[in-house]
Amino acid sequence: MDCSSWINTSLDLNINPHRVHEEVPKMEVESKLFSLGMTKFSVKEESTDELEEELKRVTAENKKLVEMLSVVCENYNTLRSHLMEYMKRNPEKELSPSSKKRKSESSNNNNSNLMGINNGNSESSSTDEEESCKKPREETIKAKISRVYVRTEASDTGLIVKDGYQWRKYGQKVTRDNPCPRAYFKCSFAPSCPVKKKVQRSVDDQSVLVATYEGEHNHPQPSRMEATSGSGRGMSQGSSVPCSASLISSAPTVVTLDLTNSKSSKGSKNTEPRKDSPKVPQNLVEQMATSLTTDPNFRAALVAAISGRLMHKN
DNA sequence: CGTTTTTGACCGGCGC
DNA sequence: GCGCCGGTCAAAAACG
Repeated sequence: MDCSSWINTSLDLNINPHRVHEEVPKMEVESKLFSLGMTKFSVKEESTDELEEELKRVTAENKKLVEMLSVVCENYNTLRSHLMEYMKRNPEKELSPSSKKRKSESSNNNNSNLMGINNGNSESSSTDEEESCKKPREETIKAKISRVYVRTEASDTGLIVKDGYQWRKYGQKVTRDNPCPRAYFKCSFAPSCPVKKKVQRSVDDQSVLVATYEGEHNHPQPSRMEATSGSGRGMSQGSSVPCSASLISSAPTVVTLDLTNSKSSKGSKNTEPRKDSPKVPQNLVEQMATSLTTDPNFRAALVAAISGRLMHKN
């Protein structure tokens, strides 16, 4: 109940390095605030000036962040309109005839598929813009299909994709077009949750796992901490305090298909997520930020994390 | 001992 | 109609 406890609502979001202005690294501010809070009773009035100063700086920073956010949103809208234009010009790509399931699937594999791209985010941002930007067609109606590429350690031979949910493996099969076995998972909340996923190593790059999701979860993520695609077998849901760190801990390894890259780089091979990207392209960063900030699930998780923090401290 | 994973069998859709 | 193929089932094995 002491006021030192509720100040720090940090989500460990690693808001980060070469960011806006180096004058006030966020963590520094936080730690200052925190320590000020801790030493509150001993420091007294002389600290209020400092506090006000910090407050001003934080406010200014906040303002700048808001501006950045709006810029990012604008960029996103621009990109989206470009994409819509592109999809209009190439309608047959995404409207693959529903009769040829197998053909279309195998071709999707080689060709960073538009549907997969679109739905790649659907796992996390399934709501608002989908209705507007994608017209529901026959094959997408029955179950949302999204594809996610995940880079793994070269030594890692398992078919485990960490995505925050618990999965139960119900089958494995070697398919014709890929010597690596394909694993079939059901959400561990089945049958109440109809989601399934298939995980298979990429033919081209065996260190890349291709996870194909079918359907949407009708429940929140049980626990991000131990969601290791079936290996985390605890009945841990409900007990966990939302773990904000995992929001980023899983992020770097999961690579959803990138709309802009696949579209804009015309001559180059844009079919696979590339492993070695020593520096992350700026637009990719912005895109990721945008998808996070516009993602209702992320917001919900954020709210839960914050309230979890507050509850925990109290 | 209960739960999860493994794996061969089975089923249904599709192409020929 | 037949064979191929992907997906699912379910008994057995493995695991904690």
